[in-house]
Amino acid sequence: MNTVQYPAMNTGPLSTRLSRLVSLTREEKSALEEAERDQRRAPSRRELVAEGQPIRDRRALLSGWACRQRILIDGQRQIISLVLPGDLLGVCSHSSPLAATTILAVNEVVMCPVPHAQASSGLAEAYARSVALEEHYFVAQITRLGRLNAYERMIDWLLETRERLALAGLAAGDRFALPITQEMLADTLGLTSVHVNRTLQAMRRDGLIQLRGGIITLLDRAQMERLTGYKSARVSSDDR
Amino acid sequence: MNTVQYPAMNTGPLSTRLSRLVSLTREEKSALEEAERDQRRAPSRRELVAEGQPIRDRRALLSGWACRQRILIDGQRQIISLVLPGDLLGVCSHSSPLAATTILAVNEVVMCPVPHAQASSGLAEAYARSVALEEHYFVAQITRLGRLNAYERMIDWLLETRERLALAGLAAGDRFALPITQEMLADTLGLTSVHVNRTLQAMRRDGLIQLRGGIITLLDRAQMERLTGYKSARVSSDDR
DNA sequence: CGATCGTTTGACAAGGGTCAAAATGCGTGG
DNA sequence: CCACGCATTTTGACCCTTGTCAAACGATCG
Repeated sequence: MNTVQYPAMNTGPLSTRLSRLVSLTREEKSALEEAERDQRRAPSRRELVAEGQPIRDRRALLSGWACRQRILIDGQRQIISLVLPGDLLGVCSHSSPLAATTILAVNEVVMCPVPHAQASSGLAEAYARSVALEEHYFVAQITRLGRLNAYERMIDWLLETRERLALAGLAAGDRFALPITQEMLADTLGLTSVHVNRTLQAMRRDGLIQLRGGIITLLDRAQMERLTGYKSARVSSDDR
Repeated sequence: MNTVQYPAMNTGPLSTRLSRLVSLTREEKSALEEAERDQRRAPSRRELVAEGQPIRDRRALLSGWACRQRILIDGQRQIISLVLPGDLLGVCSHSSPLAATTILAVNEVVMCPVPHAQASSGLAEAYARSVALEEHYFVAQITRLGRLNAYERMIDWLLETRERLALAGLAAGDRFALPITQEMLADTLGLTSVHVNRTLQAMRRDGLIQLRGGIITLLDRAQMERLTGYKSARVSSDDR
C-alpha cells in the first residue's frame, strides 16, 4: 500500500528525484541534467561541510553516500542523517548561513552544483520540498531514537532508506546497496556496533532481511511496515 | 562563556525574539508589535496543527507552551520538540504544505498572526533564521536521544530550554518557569516518567538544580555546560 | 471530602552496553 | 596464486542503565 511504482529512469539521481517531487518544465529538467554533467569527486572520509563554518555553495550528491554527524566531547559520534544520491547539500534560505553539522563523505562521492532557481519556479518549489522532506526525516529519526527498540529502529530505518533510494531511482524493488559499516549504522541508530550485529542476526533469523556483499533485500516489507507502523513521507497535498 | 546579556525587554516574546535574531527596522518592529496585539487564545490540550493536514496559516506563540508530537501505533508518544513563546508555527516555504507533526497546546496558549514579509526584508531574514534555529535544535535533540544518558539528556535539555526562553526574554538569569509534567519531560527525552523523576532527584542531590512550584533554577550552569559540552546555537556568521 | 492528577518510592526484569577475543573478508605486494 | 595486514563482523560472558509494575503519597478542585 505504501508501494509506489516509478517508470524506468535513465537520468541522474538529482533530476530523477526532483522531477518526482514536483513536475518540472522541460527547461528545468535539462538545467538539472546539465548540472549533473559538471561532476566533482571527493574521496572517502573527506569533510564536505564543516560544522560552524560558512556554507559556501549549494551542491547535490550524485553518487556515494555522505553523513551529517556530530562528535561529542567524549569522542562519541551521532550520525544525524545520511545523505543519499539526489540529496541537496547546503540549501538554506537565510544570509551568511553557518553549517549546523559536519558532513562527511562515507565513501568516494561525486557531487554537482545545484542550478539557481527563479523565485516561485518549479525548481524553487522542488528545493523547498526537498528541505521539507529533510525535516520529515528528522522527525522520523527523533521518534526512532526516542521510542523504538533496537529491532524496530533497524526496521524503520531500512524502510526509510529504501524509500529515499527508490525516489532517486536507486532501489530495485526491495533490494538496494548498503555501503556502510555496522559501526556507522550503530552511530546512526544510537546503538553499539555489537548490538547492531546481533539485531541484524535476529532479523535474518526471522526471515525479514537478506544481507550479503553490501546488498540488502527486504524479504517481507509489508510485515516490516506493520511492525513499526511505517508511513511513507508526504510533504505536500499534491504529492503522488 | 556561553552567556549572553540582553537588555531589559518590554515588548512581547515574538518581537523580542525576532529582533534579537536580526536587526529590524522600526517599521518591521512595529508590524510585529501590531501583530502581537491580535491575540487568539486556545485551551490546554487543543490541537493547534494536525499531522498530515494542510497548514492553514502562519502563527506565533505568545504565551503558554505547545509541543510537536508523534503518536506510535502502540500508543507511545514522542515529543519532537517543545514550542515556546516567540516561536513560529507553520512557517514553510513550499506550496500546499502538509504538517509533519501534530502540534498540541500543553497548557492554555495565546497566539497571534505572523506579519507577511517582503522578499529579502529583515523580517524574511528573521523568519529564515528562526527556521534555521529550529533545524539546529532538531540536530541537538537527535544527538541527545542517540548518545546521551538520562542524566546528561536532562542537563542538555534544560540548558537548551533556558537559552531559548532567554532569547524571548522569558528567563531571569538561570531561573525559569517549567510548566510541564514529568511525563511530558519523559516523552521529550525518550525516557519513562519514573526515570525522569529519579534523574531529577539525582540532580537535586548533586546541587545542580532547584525545582519548586513549576520554577526551576540552574544552580551551576557552568558545571552543567561542562558535563555535556553544551554549545549555544549559532546559525549565521553575523549572529551575536 | 472524595476524585483526580501528578510525584515519589520500592522490588524486580530486561534491553542494551562493555570488554575481549576469535573469525572472516579483502586489498596489496611478493 | 599465496601471504600478510588491516578493517569489519561475529561470538561469549558479564554488568549497568533504564523500564515495568505496583502502591503510597501529595496537591488541587469542584
